[in-house]
Amino acid sequence: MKGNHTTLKDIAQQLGITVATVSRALKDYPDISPDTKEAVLTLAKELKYRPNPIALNLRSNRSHIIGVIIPEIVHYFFSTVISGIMEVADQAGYTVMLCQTNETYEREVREAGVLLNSRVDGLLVSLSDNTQTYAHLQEFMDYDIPLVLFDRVCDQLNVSKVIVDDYDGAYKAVEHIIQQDYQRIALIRGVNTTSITQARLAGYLDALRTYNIPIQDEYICECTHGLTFEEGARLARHLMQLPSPPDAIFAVADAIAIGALMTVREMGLQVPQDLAIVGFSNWEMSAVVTPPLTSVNQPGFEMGQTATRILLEQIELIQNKKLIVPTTHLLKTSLIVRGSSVRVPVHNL
Amino acid sequence: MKGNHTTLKDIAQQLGITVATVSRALKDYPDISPDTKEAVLTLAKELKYRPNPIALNLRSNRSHIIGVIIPEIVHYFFSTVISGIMEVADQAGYTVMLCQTNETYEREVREAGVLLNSRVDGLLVSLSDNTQTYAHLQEFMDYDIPLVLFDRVCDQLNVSKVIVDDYDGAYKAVEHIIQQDYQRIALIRGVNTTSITQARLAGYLDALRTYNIPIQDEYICECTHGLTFEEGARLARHLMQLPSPPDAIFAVADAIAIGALMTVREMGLQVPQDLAIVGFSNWEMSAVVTPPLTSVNQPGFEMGQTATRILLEQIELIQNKKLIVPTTHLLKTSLIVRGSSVRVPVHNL
DNA sequence: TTGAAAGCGCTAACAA
DNA sequence: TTGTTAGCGCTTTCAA
Repeated sequence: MKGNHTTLKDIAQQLGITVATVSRALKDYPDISPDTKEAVLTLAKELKYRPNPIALNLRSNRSHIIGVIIPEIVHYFFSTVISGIMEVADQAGYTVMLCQTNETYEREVREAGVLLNSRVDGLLVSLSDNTQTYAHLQEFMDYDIPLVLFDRVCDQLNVSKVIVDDYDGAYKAVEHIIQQDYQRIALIRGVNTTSITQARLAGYLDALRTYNIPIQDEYICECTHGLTFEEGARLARHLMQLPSPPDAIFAVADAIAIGALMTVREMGLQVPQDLAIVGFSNWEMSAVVTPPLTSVNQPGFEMGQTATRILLEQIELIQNKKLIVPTTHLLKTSLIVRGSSVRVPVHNL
Repeated sequence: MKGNHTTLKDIAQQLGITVATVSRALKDYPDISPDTKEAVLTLAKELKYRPNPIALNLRSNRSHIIGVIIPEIVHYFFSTVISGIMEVADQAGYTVMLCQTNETYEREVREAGVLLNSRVDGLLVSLSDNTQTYAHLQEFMDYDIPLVLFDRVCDQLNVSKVIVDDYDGAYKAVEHIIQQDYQRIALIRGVNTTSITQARLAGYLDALRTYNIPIQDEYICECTHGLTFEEGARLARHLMQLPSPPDAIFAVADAIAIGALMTVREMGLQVPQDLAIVGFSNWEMSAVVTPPLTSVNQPGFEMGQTATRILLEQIELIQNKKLIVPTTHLLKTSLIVRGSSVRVPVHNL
């Protein structure tokens, strides 16, 4: 039961010197006598002195906390991101304060308030699905608190963003399908308006062009009712009933791919043999997998690391009264071939 | 670009009074004139005053941070636990500082050091697999920092613990199998020495006794080489080759159940029909599932909540110089019937 | 080479 | 009813 931590004062008193001297000795100041320095150092070690971060923070007017707002922790993708964030933050001596919104705007606003009260030095946010207005985040910018968006970003905020390179991922996925000797590759895409869909469509088209595969309009279908399981099923059925059905389906979302997979199986088709199905997903690797044993890997860990690095840089810039220039970082996806079975995440079944 | 937060001083200066008065007005002190109080309150609102938690913490010599050490974040069970921890911590005005050990003792020691330096007010720990010595945790107790172990606990530390009720879970699982009309229920268990295995064995035996089902020694096998996939496969094969093979297998770990599942399938048996297989797991629901559509649910979320509540209580006790009496909390498992397919977590295949 | 003093933002005992 | 003062642990000028 000793309870309390050693302070500079404790050391100073025992040595009959002032705290200022102790502080300097501990920090290797130039003009400090070797004797006192050594005395301080040894006593500090003996008493297990640890500088009190709270006092440091009070002086520097920093918290050394970075806030993180995500839709959900219990999610493979996000927990990967958290790992990445923590690794970088830890190394830089920062604490991570985690909040989850459960995918609601209200919680997002509330958690942002909590984080602002807690004086976070910076903020990492992946927006909730139904967030349409951004005053709660704008507020951080008003206080000169750096903000970086990742994965679920928006155009309305002029801040740095980290997202996966959708074009690149789609291109690689389709290229891989082609290299597995599938020729008639269909696309199930989202509605035109979203930039994600646009990029993935472009990747699909360019891959076909590169390999001189004719683009067939009837092979490109659009999900009119969201990127859902049901839409995947409906469009896969449609595709397979064409006079000349495709031998591969590339879906811009994992749910679609799973829906398509179920459907074609019901139709009595063997998936790696008769038909390839690849889904593109931000979320879990295992969700995207499908056809001839491949997956498009979205590196959540890397995303967390990158976003945090950018944020920490910006925190430094702000400290030095320098200007932040927002940028958008596109993370490349990597294609990983693995396993021998068709993998579908159990929670989606 | 205003940058700085409003302080009591700002308000005091603008109103021509002292910070002390402002502080009191804000805290609804008894003797404070209605006029000044209102003036302070309105100005505070106008300037968006938020008390600086760091200053508060410095005074109170508390950090309002609780440390959490877990083997892995990217894990369904632990991310659930984290959710539970954060919910309770948030509500109580605490920040959670998360560390992962990646299942190594060295990391665990290191992270404990980081947390001690950060002056956490309390610590929640789920031990890494190969942690055998506990000096790094004992140190917290020396500083009177409350410590609560959860899920992966040890006997050597005299602190509060939160674990699932293994006896109860095993009993319920076996009872469920019986209620599905399986009669010859085998057990694949761990070695005698671990308390977990003992409890699960007891649950199995008691369930059989309750329902007057004879206990047959040849139906009880022991994993001699760890609770692994391979052992599950080996023992399942052994069981099914008995003169009178079982019609159900209860395994004390998920990996065992999965190994058994694979094996009996290879042997041409249909799993829900010919044979039931249930695995007991601390980890993910989906891993335990198996036979006639059931799962033993281990409430990670609840475990996180419970552990945090206990910790916060102990932090209060310590503040008031009261004694902490360590207790062990057994969480009941609940049996959840759901879905219609055999579910196995994809990462384990 | 060291000490004294101020200050980071806030609270609380003591005075007035 | 309000002001003054001291102090939480630490750093950093300014003096000595």
